[in-house]
Amino acid sequence: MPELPEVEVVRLQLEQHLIQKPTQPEAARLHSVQFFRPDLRFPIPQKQIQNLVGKSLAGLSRHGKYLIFEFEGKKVISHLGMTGTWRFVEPSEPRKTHDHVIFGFQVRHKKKLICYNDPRRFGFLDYADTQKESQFLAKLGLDALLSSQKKKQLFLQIQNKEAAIKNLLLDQSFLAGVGNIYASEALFLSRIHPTTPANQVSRQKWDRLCNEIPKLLQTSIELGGSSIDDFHGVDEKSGSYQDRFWVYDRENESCKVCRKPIEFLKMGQRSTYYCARCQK
DNA sequence: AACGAGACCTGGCAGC
DNA sequence: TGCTGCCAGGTCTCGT
Repeated sequence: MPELPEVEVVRLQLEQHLIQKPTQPEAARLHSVQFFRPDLRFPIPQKQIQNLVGKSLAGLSRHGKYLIFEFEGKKVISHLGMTGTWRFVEPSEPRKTHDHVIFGFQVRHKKKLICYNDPRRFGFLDYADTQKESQFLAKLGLDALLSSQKKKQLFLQIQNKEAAIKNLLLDQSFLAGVGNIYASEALFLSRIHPTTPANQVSRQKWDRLCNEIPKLLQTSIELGGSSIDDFHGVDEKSGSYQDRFWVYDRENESCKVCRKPIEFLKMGQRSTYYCARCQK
């Protein structure tokens, strides 16, 4: 579910409520943590996270699809997997199925609780400090939302890659943040056929792709992300980018540019959608 | 080294 | 109604 735009929407919403700014002169402090199971996809580093109680939340950042809570030099890293969500909850509120973790923050005199829910438990939490960087963050490539200039320099690297361009876009160690939906969408907008070997993408098309990716992601962020089935922001509102999909999940519907039916293909066991006339 | 397949989970839906 | 099988936004691990 959550690709870069969905994670960024969550980050912006949490930031609005929890991070110090002129209208909120005091930083939120971690007040309590509750774990309802010892593991998600991986064991939760419960002890290290528990030790952060009392520390102030200095910032919330994001790299690719990873959300990073920054506590005085220490970090809690959250990945939402396919079905993970963070939402604000009330202390009295009954727990829902698959609520796994609750962080309580003290923001001036108020308490704010955020709850991590994840039916499939493909998501996970990690901990990092100055002694030990997160193994997950260490592997990531450039953030896909960054200026296109830096990404254009990756053109040299793709000269060695025979993998299909769509599979390369999904490789988080190459470019961090693009997932299965936005890979199909970005290739459509750049007129590149998804099976094209990366080293056969022209300089011109590559530059175009580098320009389209951040534009596409930014547009989606502004619309609150894409909500399929269960994604929602921390306020439980759904995003609406799914209403604008050019090709994703539109097999046999007509291309919005040339009217030819959108085609479907499995690539690396992932659904892939494209227009055979527009994408060469 | 690079790539692909399988694994990890649950829930929703189509088809019978 | 209820069972079965298939599908899903991700990514780690293992085999070739």
